[in-house]
Amino acid sequence: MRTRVQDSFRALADPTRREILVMLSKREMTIGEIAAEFPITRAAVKKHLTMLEEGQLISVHPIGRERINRLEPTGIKNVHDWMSYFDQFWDDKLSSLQTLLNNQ
Amino acid sequence: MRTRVQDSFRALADPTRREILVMLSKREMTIGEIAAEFPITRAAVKKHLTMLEEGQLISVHPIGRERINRLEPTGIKNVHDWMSYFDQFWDDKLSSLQTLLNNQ
DNA sequence: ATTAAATGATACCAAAAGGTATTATGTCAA
DNA sequence: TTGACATAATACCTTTTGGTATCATTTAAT
Repeated sequence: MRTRVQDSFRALADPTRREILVMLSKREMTIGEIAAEFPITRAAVKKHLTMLEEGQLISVHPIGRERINRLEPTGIKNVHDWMSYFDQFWDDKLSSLQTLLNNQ
Repeated sequence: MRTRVQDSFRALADPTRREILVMLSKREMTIGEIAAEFPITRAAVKKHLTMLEEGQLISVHPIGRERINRLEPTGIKNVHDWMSYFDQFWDDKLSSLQTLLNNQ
């Protein structure tokens, strides 16, 4: 099954891709600029960017011969929404753990 | 690199595992009970549960010959914390999109 | 004490992921 | 127009992942 949520979760499951997202949160970058920051080839970075785009975590904007990669909030919201269901659990559980620790 | 955050993200990247988490949010279950809900073998489910445990998304509690699988908030919090950095972006961006739509 | 039940462990397989190298394509600049 | 530059596309390789089948181990029940 390949839903939008699935593509977003899959894209976030790789540390290099998460690092790229942090970089793009500071400024828009081309593939070449991103690749310069990693010890892997441009081709490998391109694959990561494709997955990030499929997960709606970035959008890509061709300008001339360059392609500007931009952070896109949709994918993060996908994941955020799915996870929000569990907020009640870790909220309750961790706060009661906190209470437990405070009382010792 | 295999950090705790990485293990949590990796565990969430599979749809079967996410479904298991939803099931465990309703009640604690043994491996056998979980496996009965999926068209895959117990061995496959066991592997999923191992990854969920590594990602700190569940905890496992042996009782007699059974193993009770319980939802564990730590892993979800790991992911939540990592993602909270991006809240500013999708918060701003989506709210300005909302504003844009409202003004049309 | 035996047997059945619940799980663990291992070896194996196909497909997906993450990577490389190489070749092709489009675009800017002299 | 002819290079040089930025990216695309393809073929290929290795490791991880998701799955199976099989056998071993522990525990409950008769």
